[in-house]
Amino acid sequence: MKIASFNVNSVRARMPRLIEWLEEANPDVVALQETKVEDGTFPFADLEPFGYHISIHGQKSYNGVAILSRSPISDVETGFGDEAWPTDCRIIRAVIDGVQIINTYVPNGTKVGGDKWEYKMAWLEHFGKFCRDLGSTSDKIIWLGDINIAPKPEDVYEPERHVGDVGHHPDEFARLERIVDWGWTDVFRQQTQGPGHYTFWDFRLPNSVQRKLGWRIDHIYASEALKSKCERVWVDEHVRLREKPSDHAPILAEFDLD
DNA sequence: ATGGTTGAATGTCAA
Repeated sequence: MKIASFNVNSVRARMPRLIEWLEEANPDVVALQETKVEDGTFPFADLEPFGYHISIHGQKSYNGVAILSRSPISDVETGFGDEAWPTDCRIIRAVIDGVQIINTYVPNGTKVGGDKWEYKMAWLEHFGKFCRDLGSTSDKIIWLGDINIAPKPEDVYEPERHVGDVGHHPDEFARLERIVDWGWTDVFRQQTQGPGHYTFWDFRLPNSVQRKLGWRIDHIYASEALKSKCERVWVDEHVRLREKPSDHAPILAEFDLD
């Protein structure tokens, strides 16, 4: 299974980039974030020629997640499955080829200490509980998406300047660690060490990709059952260099499911 | 410390 995560920053605005990348990468499963479109106006017709099954959980203007899959999708669930978290569209999960896929768009946080920051902290705590309720890490489960946290100094440019900022804050590190403790393995870091491997580059910094001014905030995690089945993980960085790109590039992993 | 850009909207917020 070739599986990818791509924050498209509007699926409608990004459709030319998404289509050309689907054609060249030919992934079996794609987790999209920031689709920014309500379910009734999702551009199914543009993707129809590529033969993907599609499950969506979207809203107007902000957020929105989707799963594209070559194989049939079953057991789709959206949100936390909790009445206390009814509004924003940040989680969709489904079963594909016997693997549970959890696609998340973690809140950005905006500004340390503000309301949206507190929401991010609460969301991460709630997602930790969500993971602990999943069942056994010996089940085949993949969690992927825009995590909005660069967890280690090597995951962000000039880390000494960014420590304590949104995306690289100790309160985020602690909450992500509590999530990962369930039994997740960051499959990119299982294979590749060192700085300079990013998935996001801010639009406001000119030539940020060439200058390596990025953040590794899009992650793919595997349960114990799948961590040894991951053969390769990489970032399609060139997608961020194209015309009218998203500010994120796709991250991909290849799993041998036998 | 601040601003820089993009996408949704067509004000201005979110990122």
